[in-house]
Amino acid sequence: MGSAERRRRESKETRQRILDAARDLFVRKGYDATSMRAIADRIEYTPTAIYHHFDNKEALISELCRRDFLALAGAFQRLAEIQDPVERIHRLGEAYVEFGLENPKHYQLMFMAAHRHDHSTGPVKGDPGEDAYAFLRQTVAEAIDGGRFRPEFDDADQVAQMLWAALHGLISLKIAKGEDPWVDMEDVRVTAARARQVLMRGLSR
Amino acid sequence: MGSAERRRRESKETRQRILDAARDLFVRKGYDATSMRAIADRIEYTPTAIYHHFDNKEALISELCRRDFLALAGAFQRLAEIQDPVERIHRLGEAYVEFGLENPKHYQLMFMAAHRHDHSTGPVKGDPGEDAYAFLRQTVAEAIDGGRFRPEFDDADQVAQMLWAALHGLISLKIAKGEDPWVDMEDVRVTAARARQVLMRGLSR
DNA sequence: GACGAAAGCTAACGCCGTTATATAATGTAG
DNA sequence: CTACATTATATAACGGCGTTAGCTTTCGTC
Repeated sequence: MGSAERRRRESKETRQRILDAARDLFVRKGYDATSMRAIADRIEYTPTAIYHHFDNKEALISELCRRDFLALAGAFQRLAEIQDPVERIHRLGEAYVEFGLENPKHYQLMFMAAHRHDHSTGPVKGDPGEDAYAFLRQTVAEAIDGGRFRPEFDDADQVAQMLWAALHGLISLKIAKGEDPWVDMEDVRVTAARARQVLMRGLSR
Repeated sequence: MGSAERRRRESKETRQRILDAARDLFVRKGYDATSMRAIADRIEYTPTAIYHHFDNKEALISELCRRDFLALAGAFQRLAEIQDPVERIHRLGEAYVEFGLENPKHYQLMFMAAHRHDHSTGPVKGDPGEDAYAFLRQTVAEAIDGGRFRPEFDDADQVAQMLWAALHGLISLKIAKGEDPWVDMEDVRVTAARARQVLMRGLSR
């Protein structure tokens, strides 16, 4: 009978409800400000119940990040059809900045915190379909192979990290310091577009 | 008699000892992993004593950051003698990367966390001698005024943030993801030097 | 019908930041 | 010289945290 399967399904649903509640609270209040008790309350369980589905609080954020990394890689994959690698780099950057500014809390958890994500079950490292960085690096490699950059820029990892960091820097400064009157960070989208333009010009033959 | 002054001096010394202990623990274990009790233990006080010198834990990090921002501005100021603004931008970048990689925990607290620092008592915002960002922006403005950049790059804030973000991105990715096998971030100094070169080439006439 | 696994519960442990309150030291005003 | 005010410390506690030990309930399986 399918009742065993029903239980497995129910367990999976509970697991999902925990993740949904955690995601919502993490995104709205931040990781530290969200307690296991609050997550449990949200779905009308006791905190201990969560521990039947996840090892600990860290495992919650880890699973959420795993899925977000996959989603980002998926968004990138949709740009795979763009033939020209230089154009593709531009569009990747645009998509990345958009993702970061639209989902600042997700972004913070994914790129500004220092929890290693687990590669044993996660997206396949190095597979451009599941690993956004691998996709960027591959696109950069295509541009290099196509002779689009000056010959001294022949290291795909180095160039990919340069491009990534330039945009990550803008996004993360906006998130961390955007409300601080110290620095006026308006128009990050515009600055990012300019930065892409400057970088590509600097790299090009 | 000078006894009142003696007490004021002793209080200041206690305050300083609290800050020293807090800095050491924050840098070694991180902000969240450092408890007020641990700071108090270190200097053989009870936790409550700290609250006579600082409002709360946040005030400790805030004061430490204030001083670090001033120190960074001071380090920048030492490059003020460089006449050529483009050369000065390069050296500022080099100094900034060096600071970030040498003091990753300080860097994390200063640039990767989202606590607004207090400008009422802190470094004077906009004064290049006390505000590292203002110094960078001013140098960029000099380069613009000297006609060193293409005419479309005429916004000093935009260009300054572009340059800053490119290096901040590399440093902060190294700090957050440097131990993650996902991305191989070796040679950040080299990549940063390359990035400066690419950016300046892209900006230049 | 007994058994065992799964999934929930209550209660508690040892932390945390912070505060109410007490106390001792010491400078100051009458 | 004494009374008071201020300062700097201490003790004890509050409410909250992540987590765990141990119990109960549910429910499929032998």
